[in-house]
Amino acid sequence: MASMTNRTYGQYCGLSRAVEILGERWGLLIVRDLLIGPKRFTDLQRGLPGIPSNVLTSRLKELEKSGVVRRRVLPRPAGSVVYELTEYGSELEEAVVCFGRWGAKSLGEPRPDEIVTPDSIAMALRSTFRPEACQGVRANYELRLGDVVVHARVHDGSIEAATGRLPDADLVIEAGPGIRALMAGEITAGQAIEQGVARVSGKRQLFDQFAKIFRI
Amino acid sequence: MASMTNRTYGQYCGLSRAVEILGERWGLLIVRDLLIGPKRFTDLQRGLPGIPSNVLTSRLKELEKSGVVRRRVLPRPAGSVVYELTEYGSELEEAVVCFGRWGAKSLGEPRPDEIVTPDSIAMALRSTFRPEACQGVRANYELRLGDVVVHARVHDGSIEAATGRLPDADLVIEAGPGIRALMAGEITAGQAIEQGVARVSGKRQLFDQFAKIFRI
DNA sequence: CTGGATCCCTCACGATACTG
DNA sequence: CAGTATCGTGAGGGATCCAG
Repeated sequence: MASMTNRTYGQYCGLSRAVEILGERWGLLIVRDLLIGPKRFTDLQRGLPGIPSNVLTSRLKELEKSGVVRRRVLPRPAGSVVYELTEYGSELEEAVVCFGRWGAKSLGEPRPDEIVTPDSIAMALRSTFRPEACQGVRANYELRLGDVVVHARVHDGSIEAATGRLPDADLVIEAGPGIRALMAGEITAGQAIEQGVARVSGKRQLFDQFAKIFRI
Repeated sequence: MASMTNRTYGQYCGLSRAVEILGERWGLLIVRDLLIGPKRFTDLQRGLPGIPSNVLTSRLKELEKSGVVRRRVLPRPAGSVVYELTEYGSELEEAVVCFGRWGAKSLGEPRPDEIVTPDSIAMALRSTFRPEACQGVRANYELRLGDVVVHARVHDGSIEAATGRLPDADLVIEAGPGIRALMAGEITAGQAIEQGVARVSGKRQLFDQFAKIFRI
């Protein structure tokens, strides 16, 4: 193994290549946040609690060199710098969703110092989405967890999930981390409301739908 | 961020959990090899060129503690130790396949010191398999690349791919790394044979099928 | 304020040798 | 065969500083 210098695996294999590109620490989480939309350096930092700025800089440069991320200066008058996924980078969505779905199975309760970010929740909605559970369904949800607000537009087997409010939502759900128990099927929609895990406003029966559509 | 000691990400998020468990160096490649089947310590070493034995030991212990891998002593007279995936670990197949498929897109030509392992090729067949391209098809392939021999049983939209020979194969393909060009659609099945990229024996028209079924 | 650059320190990884 | 022991290096963590 002459030169294992640049962190390769010495194998002619697709998975090895993927891990060489995205296996460094924080790499996949950066991609997760960019899958939600383009972001500025500082916004990425906010979504990745504790990442050292030099590490974020390195990752972005590496991902740019690998063709996953593109650095772009917005036209005047904005003039600011944003990072966004290339076409190639966007093709990671399926893998990130798969991987996140697997990890969600053993999520359990939040650990003491753990935080919740808007992007991770939006991606969680994409991960847990079950197209087969909403054929012919059309529903717009706004989901609030603490001060994190995300939304999902469900439309006949497809979904768009993103951060922020949704003024024309059919149902607004206010909940805490306990919402996981609902999505894991450990409690029913009715119990979630009775136990104070969630409060809803809007078309109530869409909450039962929600529990069917988003499923760990 | 009080204690980021044990390599966590401080986020209540499925993807973060997955990366905490599998994001360490060599982790996913170990899982890839175990997805093909249970393996002994030394066999894992052989499939992971250059992995230090102490690192392999650490990974296996961590993965065992995470519930992904199980260490098992075979009953007498064998008495040897094997590592295998738990049910939970086996559920990683979809994610590994997705991830490997993404990485295969930018595989290019093999780098100088890169090797090919049986397990990685078997997993590559699972990654590139397109169920929609073989409805009603039944075919058994044996694929040889150098001294690496794997096989695939394709049966009406499903596949079993593993290492080793397949005595009742309908078609035996002998090829080099150039086979990637065929699977990437850069050349046709006919050209692959003309250019000496591949030699086949058996039912020739199944080779055209092969190029349709396994696709990067 | 944004978008980093620089420093120091620690620990995970890589290489090698050795053992029951 | 299936690991342990030891040691050197470099990537990552964390704080601070700086230009536009």
